[in-house]
Parts: sequence; structure tokens; C-alpha cells
Amino acid sequence: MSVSKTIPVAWQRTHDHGQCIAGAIDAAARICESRGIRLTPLRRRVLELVWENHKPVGAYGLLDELKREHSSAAPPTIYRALDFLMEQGFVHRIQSLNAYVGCNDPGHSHKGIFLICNDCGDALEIEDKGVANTIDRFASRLGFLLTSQSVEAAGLCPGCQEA
Amino acid sequence: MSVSKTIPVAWQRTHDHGQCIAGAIDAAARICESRGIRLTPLRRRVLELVWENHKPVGAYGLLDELKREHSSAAPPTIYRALDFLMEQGFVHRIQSLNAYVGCNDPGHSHKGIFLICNDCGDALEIEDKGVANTIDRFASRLGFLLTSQSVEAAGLCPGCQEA
DNA sequence: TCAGCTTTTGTTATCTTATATCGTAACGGC
DNA sequence: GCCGTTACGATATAAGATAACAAAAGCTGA
Ligand SMILES: [Zn+2]
Ligand SMILES: [Zn+2]
Ligand SMILES: [Zn+2]
Ligand SMILES: [Zn+2]
Repeated sequence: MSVSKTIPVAWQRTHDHGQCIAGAIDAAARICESRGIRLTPLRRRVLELVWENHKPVGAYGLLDELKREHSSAAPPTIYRALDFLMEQGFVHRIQSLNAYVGCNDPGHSHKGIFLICNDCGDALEIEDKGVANTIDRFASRLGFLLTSQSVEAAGLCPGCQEA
Repeated sequence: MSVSKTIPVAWQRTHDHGQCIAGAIDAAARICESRGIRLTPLRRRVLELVWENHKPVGAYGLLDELKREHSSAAPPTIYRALDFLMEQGFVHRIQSLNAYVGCNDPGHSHKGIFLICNDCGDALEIEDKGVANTIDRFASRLGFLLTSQSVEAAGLCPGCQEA
């Protein structure tokens, strides 16, 4: 039997990262094209680095990696790129980790929920209209005008529970 | 008519802060008593400062205030007190603001949801089992073992929409 | 009481994360 | 080619958090 019956695909570390990175870059490139904005080499490279890590990674971690091939990189370099990528929805920020992770489903606005493993550090982005709607209802009942929401849960992923 | 029909009491800035601070300190003192732990003068004072602000306040903001009357205070002073207060559930951390706020309902374990106003900076803690349960269900369906969750929503509170 | 342990606080230094500012270069419509 | 806009380079600094070790204060049981 496949492990996928017990461990969701997103938690499997065996898939082809190369392909999943390429897919994310292609998607971002197409979206930028359609929006008439520029996915510059720098921005593209930062997005690649985010995906290469394939788990939440800090801005200074990205900076170190970028510096190896782009010696002029400095904190603003990374933060500008990340700001752009987040504005466009290609990358999410994990508030509880001060870290950034690629979005599985860019191009369509959504309110993600993150399940973060305290052991391996991986973060699974899931989408659940139920949670978002419950929050929306609560807010409107209180007369609160929502503009953004962040839902993050931490614990142990299936793989790390075995250890 | 009272404004409370349209604006939830928590958003009203007209209540007696002095009493609400005193109530929070008393509650904390009683809980510490019952748990056999020490609400030292320092910890008590930091809790007071959190409540005096009456909205999320950063660690260094608290530090500046504490220094005025306690010149030996340094970053570890504040962070230790905040760690203690958070462990005991007297204070919550707002991840998206790197800020700390007093808990309305200490002493009983709960998973709060915060509605944060981007204009006035106030944060309303609400409790909704629905959201927590939805997240729990999601996690268990994925085989994820939850240990903590953070739900924060940002927008405009009723008062700040009028402006 | 006071020795010995635990908890709390003092002190200094350092680390991590993020922004401000200003100047220069590249792009794109005309 | 000109010019407004956008993006990038470079330096400095702000803001948030922790490490490490020493000193003081509280507790506990001879
Ligand atoms: Zn996403
Ligand atoms: Zn894990
Ligand atoms: Zn609370
Ligand atoms: Zn407001």
C-alpha cells in the first residue's frame, strides 16, 4: 500500500522537488504576464530559493543563499523581493516563525491555514472555507471590517510523531 | 440608547480602565495563589503595564515604561516577566504585531481569536469553539497532532470605520 | 539559625529580524 | 532620445529576542 493512505501527499518528502519548483515559477511567470507586472530575475530567483527550501525559511536564510551568487544582496534586496512575492500571492509569511513559504495555489485569492510541524519545521498550507467563513461571520456580527486573517496551528506532523 | 447595541462592549473605550486593570491583577493574584507560584512585584508590575496600555504593546514599549521606575530593567527583565505571564495565561502574544495583550479570561485554558484594528491598534479577544474545532478536525483528519493554534484577523473596528 | 538548594533578578553582550534613506540604474510609453 | 516610474545598490539603524553568567532572594529541612 502507498504511504499516501495515512500520510497526506503534502507531508511526503519524496515528491519531485525539481518539478514542483519549476511549476511554481511557471505559474508565477504566467500570472505576472497576465497582470502586466515584472517577475525580474531577482524576484524569480528569490521565489526559486523559497521553493528550493520547500519549507518556511527566514529572510536572512534566503539572503545568505542569494549572496552566494549575487554578492550585492543586502536585507532590503530580500525584503523587497518578498514583499513583491507576497503582494502577488506567490509567497506567504508564517507569522509565528518569521518565515516565508511558497504558496501552493497562487493566482487565486485565498485565506490559507498553516499546519506547522515543530519538529521538522515543515508547514502544510490547507484551505478551508469553513474556518474563514466562521471568522467572517464573527467579525461582521461585531461590526468589524476584515481585511486579512492569519490562521496558524503548530504541532507534530504524521512523520514526526513516529520518532 | 446605549452604544452597546451597535458597538460591542470590548470596543468601547469608555469603560473604567482602572477597575478593569485592578480586576485583572486580582484575578492573576488569586490564580497564582491557587497554583502555588509567585506573582512577584516585578511580574505584577509588568502585568499592570500591559493592562494600562489596554491594547497590544511591544516588549520594548513595556521596557521603556518599566525603566522609569525600575532603572535596572533590561530586555531579559521584560521577556522573563512576559514568558511567565504567558505561561500562566495572563497575557497573550499577538504574532502579527510582535506585541502582548492582557487576557480577558485568564485561569481557564482557551484558544482565543484576535480581531485587530489596523487603525487604532486595539485587539479584541473573542472565543469561538467553532473555529478551534474546525481546525482540530482538519488536523486530525491529516494525522497532525496539534499543540497550539493562533488565529488573528486584521481590519477596521466599528469605531474606526466611521472616520 | 543557618547551610544548601531553587527560583528570581541583575548585567552585559550578542543575535535575529526588519526598515529608513538616499542614490543609481533600468524600463517603458511617447 | 526624453521623462516619469519602477527596481536595485548601498549604508545605516531600528526593533525584537536570546545567551550566558553572576548575584540576590526565597524556601526547606537539619
Ligand atoms: Zn496560499
Ligand atoms: Zn514533522
Ligand atoms: Zn485569553
Ligand atoms: Zn479601531
